[in-house]
Amino acid sequence: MAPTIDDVARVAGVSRATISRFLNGRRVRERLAIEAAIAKTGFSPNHLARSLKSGKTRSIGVVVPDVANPFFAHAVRGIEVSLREDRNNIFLCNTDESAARQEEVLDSLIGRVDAIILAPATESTMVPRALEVMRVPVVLLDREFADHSRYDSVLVDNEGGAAAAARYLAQLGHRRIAIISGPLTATPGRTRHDGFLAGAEGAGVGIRPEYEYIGDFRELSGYLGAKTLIALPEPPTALFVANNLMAVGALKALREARVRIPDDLSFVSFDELELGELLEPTLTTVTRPTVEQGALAASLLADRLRGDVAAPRQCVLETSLSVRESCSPPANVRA
Amino acid sequence: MAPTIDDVARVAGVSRATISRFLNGRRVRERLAIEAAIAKTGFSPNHLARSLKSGKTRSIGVVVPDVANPFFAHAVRGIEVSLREDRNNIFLCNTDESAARQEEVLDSLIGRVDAIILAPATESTMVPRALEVMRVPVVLLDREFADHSRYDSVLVDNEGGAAAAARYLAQLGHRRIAIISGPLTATPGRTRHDGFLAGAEGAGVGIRPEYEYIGDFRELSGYLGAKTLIALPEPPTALFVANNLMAVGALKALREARVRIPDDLSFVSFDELELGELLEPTLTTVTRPTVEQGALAASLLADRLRGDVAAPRQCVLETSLSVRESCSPPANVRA
DNA sequence: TTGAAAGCGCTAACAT
DNA sequence: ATGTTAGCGCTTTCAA
Repeated sequence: MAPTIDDVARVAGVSRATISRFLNGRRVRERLAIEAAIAKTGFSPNHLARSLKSGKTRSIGVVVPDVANPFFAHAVRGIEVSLREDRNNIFLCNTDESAARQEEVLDSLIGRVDAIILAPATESTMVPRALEVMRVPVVLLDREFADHSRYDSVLVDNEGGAAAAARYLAQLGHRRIAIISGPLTATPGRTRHDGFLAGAEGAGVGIRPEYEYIGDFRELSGYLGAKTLIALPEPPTALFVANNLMAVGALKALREARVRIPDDLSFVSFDELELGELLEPTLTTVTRPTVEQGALAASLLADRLRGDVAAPRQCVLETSLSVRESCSPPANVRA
Repeated sequence: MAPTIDDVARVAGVSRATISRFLNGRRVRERLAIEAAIAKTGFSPNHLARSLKSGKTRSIGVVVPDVANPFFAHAVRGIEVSLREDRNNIFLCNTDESAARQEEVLDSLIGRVDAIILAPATESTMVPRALEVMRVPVVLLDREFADHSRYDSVLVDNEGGAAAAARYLAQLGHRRIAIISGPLTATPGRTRHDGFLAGAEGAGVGIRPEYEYIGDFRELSGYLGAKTLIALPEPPTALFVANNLMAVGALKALREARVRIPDDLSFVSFDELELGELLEPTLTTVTRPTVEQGALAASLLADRLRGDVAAPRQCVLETSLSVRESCSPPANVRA
């Protein structure tokens, strides 16, 4: 159907091997004839056959929970820029924060990629079977498996960032501090939760159990969490939301309930919102280098692809608290 | 290296063909032995070899200018949901609004996918070579080629939506109306531009040339466009921005310049902003069914995959003007 | 139902 | 520099 290397060989009057050499950039005598034959036949090499033979696909898989999340969008951008130099192409796959979906996606990547950058949906001990089967380099992005010794990873200091947020709220005088956490089964969910509680504790403020709401990093759960928390008999005076998407949901709930920020409730969240600077008030957030985090993951991967066989490396990037307008002392302290 | 079908055959004590049949769901006698052999060897079929032989990849390529754009993020979600039923997996690729990048991406997809959903970076007459070479079904999403007769496409009524926005502004009394347009070389850029001008014209308002700014659908160009327009000796009293990302940029510029919306400037844009309802004022926008647009593209593709060979279909979905708070009569009319 | 054998399109020895 | 040949891992006739 589609022209093959043999068709080109026939037209050019040389052997198949010569065409192959030409295609792979080696010097050949009949270059012009071959170029003409390729143009005439409309030939284009079959990637599948090429990969099957060579064992290299020149592709890498990037598997994330949600490409539309600004953090992952930025990280993917960092990966692309960093990987483009090597003429590797990228297959981007969504898992929707679902371990089952992730399993399917990884299975579909078996044999089709030379390496994987993965932000696991959950921190389960069970490393996905596909990852074992593939035997390709893997770099974990932003999240790990419970057994975190096997692969390279690029994380951020979630504990530190969340703790800084907690201390900041405590220092403003808040005592009734709430948290909308991500799933404790995923690295950022667990570590931000633990870091926040530890930070509050260290500042002499305990987080009451009823002030902890566990979401799933998606917008709706932030909405529900905020609704729940502000409906409490004694509502919190400050709220920390563990990621950007849940922060959006929470903000919508607060808006609906006419809760004023920061007058009625101080608000801090982890990760920037895309439109954060356009909101009133501007949001105090824990931030981190997003594009760089992706680029670093790509660069670790590039090392592996070059055959680096050192022990797995774990990189942890700094986070920082960007203080803006969404926090103030609680009403009783202001009064 | 990795176990192959022959390894399984040896362990199970049957022929390679029997294993293949088993894998493809046919009845075989030694089923249990084969299952045991597969488990023991850790075998997983090689997709490459399978596809090379069968000519089917069970994958489809989705190529968009920017996965992080909320519109495309939604559309991709619609595609995924719609395609998941058929156990097709999706390779998502970014072109960064660049025709050159698009060419690379499409090349990399040759032979690796059974079909393509593409939102072309530009409306060029030159259909990318890779698309010809592949000979797979193609559905165009939201954008066409200049020669728009060849492929199925799912568009929206950009002219109508933009015209409605123009009429609305004119009816409010605006006479100095500006537009930040997308690239006129891409379908939505051109059609929204033309529709807006036609709509204004129809309402008896001409758009002065200096009130037209051509951007590239990305945030920075919206920022620059707004900066430029408000610096005019006689600045506009109303602004239409042709997509969501440029609207973000424009809003940032207006915020910086302390231009109040709608008091100093009425603001309408095309496509929702993810956080639109959290902004003050809420934004009047031209909207359309985003997830549905993706789902429809996927469904046209599914028809083709099933062997439907009818003439190319062009679907055009409705747009509508969601009037919210960002527009008011101009100051001179209010006074 | 099963096995033997051919071959998908390409690359990479090996020999010339 | 070029041609010959084997074979990557699988599916699919064709006979048995």
